[in-house]
Amino acid sequence: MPAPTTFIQGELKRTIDDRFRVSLPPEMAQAVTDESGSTIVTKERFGCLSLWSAAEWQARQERGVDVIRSKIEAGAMDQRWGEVQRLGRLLSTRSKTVQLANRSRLLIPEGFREFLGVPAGGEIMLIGAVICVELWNPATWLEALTQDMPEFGSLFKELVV
Amino acid sequence: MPAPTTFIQGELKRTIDDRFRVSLPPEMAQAVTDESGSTIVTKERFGCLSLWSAAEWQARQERGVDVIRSKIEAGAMDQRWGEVQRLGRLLSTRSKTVQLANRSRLLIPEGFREFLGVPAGGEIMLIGAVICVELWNPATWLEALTQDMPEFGSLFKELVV
DNA sequence: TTGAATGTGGGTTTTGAGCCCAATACGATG
DNA sequence: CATCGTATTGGGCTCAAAACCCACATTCAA
Repeated sequence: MPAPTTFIQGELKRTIDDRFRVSLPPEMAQAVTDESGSTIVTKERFGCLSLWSAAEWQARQERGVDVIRSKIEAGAMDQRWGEVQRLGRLLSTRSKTVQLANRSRLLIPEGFREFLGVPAGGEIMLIGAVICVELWNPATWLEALTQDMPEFGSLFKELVV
Repeated sequence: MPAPTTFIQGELKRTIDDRFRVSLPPEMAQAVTDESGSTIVTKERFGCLSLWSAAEWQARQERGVDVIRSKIEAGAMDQRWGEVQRLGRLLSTRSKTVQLANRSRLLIPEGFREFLGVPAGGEIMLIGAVICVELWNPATWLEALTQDMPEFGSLFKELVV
């Protein structure tokens, strides 16, 4: 997998327009778009979506998917179709490939809107999470913050040291 | 068995028309149709039907049947004729061969409609589950998701490793 | 044979995504 | 302080696809 090209950072508020479009600041847009112009949207947890450069994401995920594909071809899955089916189902809901209009505006796809839980015209938080960009429902963001913030110190130490 | 030609993916909402027809997006339709134009519909669990390329389905099923046949021949089933018979019954009610109109429109067969539990004019979720396409009653889908999603990580690991 | 119910094949309408452009806000710079 | 460039937002237009609707064919039963 190619190492992330940039360290995505920043926190800002944006509004979703009536057509469920969000404009991303140029740095973020650029960071989550690959050469072919594709971006991956994934459901993270209720109230939070994340954006990834398609190339990077696929590198990560396709490695796994390729393994499964070759196992299927080799017949190694014959006893486990049910599980393959179940995993496939989850893969399908979890992520979707999109293109940003004008290389900067995201249309939140059907199915991800309810998950984010922000109505048309509502506000969201845009968070740079180093390796991806996250879209948060402001209420969920606040919760997560108050809950995670106390751990910041120890987490920082843990990852740095 | 022929390996699946494509990795069926995607999640979308569709409505059933007043005659219990659903139009499938081209990729999905193509993926569940074999050269002779046949598709298999199966009852998966209440609130869920699935679609398979007929050729693949039959290949898979025959393999299972072969196992049973050889067990029968070996005398391993002598005490279990009742069960074999019951299995046979289930196999025949469980699935049905259909043709998609215009290579894309599915008529949900009589007997499968109640099983899906969506009325004419209602909505369904179409899910790509890698090796098949599933039709879900939206309510059931939501339940299944909230239940299965947490297992995603471990399931993924299990199948990939 | 006829009529109702069901399947089938178009047509039309409507919705929404993609694309583009205009108006505004904002910031930087001379 | 004026001006220019860039970012953001809103809206209009177009096209494709989904939903809806109707007309015809087929089947089955009375």
